[in-house]
Amino acid sequence: MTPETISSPARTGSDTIARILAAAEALFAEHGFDAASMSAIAERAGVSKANIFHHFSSKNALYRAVLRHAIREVTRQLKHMSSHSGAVSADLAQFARGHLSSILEHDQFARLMLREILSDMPQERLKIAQQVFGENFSELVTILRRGQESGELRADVDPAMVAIMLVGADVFFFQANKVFRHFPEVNFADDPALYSHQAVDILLRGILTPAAVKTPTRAGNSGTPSSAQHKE
Amino acid sequence: MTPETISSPARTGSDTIARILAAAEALFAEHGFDAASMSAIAERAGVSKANIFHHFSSKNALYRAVLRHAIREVTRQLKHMSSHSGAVSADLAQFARGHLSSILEHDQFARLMLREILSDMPQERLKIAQQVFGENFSELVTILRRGQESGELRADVDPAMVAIMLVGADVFFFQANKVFRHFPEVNFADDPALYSHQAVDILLRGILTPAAVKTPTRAGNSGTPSSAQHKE
DNA sequence: AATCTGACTGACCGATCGGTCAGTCAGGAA
DNA sequence: TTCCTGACTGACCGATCGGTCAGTCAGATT
Repeated sequence: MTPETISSPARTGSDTIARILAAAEALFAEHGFDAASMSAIAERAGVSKANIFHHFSSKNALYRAVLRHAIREVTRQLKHMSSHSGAVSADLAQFARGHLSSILEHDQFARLMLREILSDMPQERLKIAQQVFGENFSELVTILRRGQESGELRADVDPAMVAIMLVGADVFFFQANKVFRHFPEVNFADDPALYSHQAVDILLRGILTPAAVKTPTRAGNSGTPSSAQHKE
Repeated sequence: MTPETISSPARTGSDTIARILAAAEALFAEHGFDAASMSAIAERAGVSKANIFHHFSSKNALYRAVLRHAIREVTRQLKHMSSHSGAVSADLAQFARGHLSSILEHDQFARLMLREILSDMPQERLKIAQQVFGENFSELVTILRRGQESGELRADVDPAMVAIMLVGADVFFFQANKVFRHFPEVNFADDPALYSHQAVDILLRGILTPAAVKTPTRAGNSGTPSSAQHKE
């Protein structure tokens, strides 16, 4: 019994490992790594706690396996929905819709990743987060760069900045929904399609009235001369 | 002058509570509620574990006290920086800058709130989150509504939607910074002032080239089959 | 002086934590 | 049949968890 990297392919008809992974993903996402106990995972998976340690060498190994498994599922689906038509505005809208619905569909995985980010990741997991996040990000930046080259988009905006704002809007919708959904001003809490449509519309056209749009004020702070430097 | 002045000032026990709260806030923010042990908090605060239970009836009570204390500090500072000048675009820029630097300054509290949101809050804490978040949100919506009434802003955009995007951009900058800071496309990771300035600029003017901006197509599909031609 | 009060502590509690171990059991190979 | 392998389990381990308790001590009150 060598307790070292026991992860054999599920040759037998037993779906034990899959059930363990599913239970662990759910509990890790719901309560976090520390608060999710191996006993609770075992009970939810319908196996004994010792059985989990038979398939996974430690709680950390189980957690890593959960991350790996979830990432494989997400990236597999991600390949499906990347098809750039031609008009950048259309691609952008399609990306926003797909990205947000992908987050909402894999809400357990999304919560897992957000919990990761809030903790001090041991660099090994930081790479995982950067990989998952970076795939969406690079694709989005590519779309935006293409729009700039074709002249459809302003050349004086940072594509990375726009990408962050769009991805951030989706992530924020997901994680803060239950906070702002009861605000009287909010009417899009139950309509992610409406949300992403409005987000793209604002990003594309801005919120100023067309007549009031001026030429770019380059890198100048309009008004307040206070430096507003923040320490550390 | 005399070295005993350091250890002696514990006359009134009130200093102890402050040290406990500070240690608890730091550890709760860093590791989460469950992973932060009372022993660790006691050690960091320089008191015995039993002493914490003398001042706080339970771990949950301590956590609630930490939230209450942090909220009081944040809201106290929030009152300082609300001064609407006149131009909506200037107010928006000022708000974005102040909001982001406020998050970065109280990063422990921000992490605490984000952890809260990711868990199933017991409604009592949900109200706290809604209160803290709602104060910024309402102020921002007010600014935007005023801009619409004055005609400076488009009337066909949802002020709540814009507010969510701006707040979400700030929150996302805070929480995802260490993930996207190593992306080659990103150059604003260390410059929150640049970030908020660019965010407001994009929200105000959009990313389309001014020539390509059309009149608002109400509720219609934005999939422009035309354009994409090289113009300038 | 005697008394009281409250901040404070070391030792301790039962429960639960992650993890181990000896062993049971089914099925494939010999 | 016998043997072996690997999935699987109940019982158990030391460590740590949140929380308790008897008691010490300083300072204010009487």
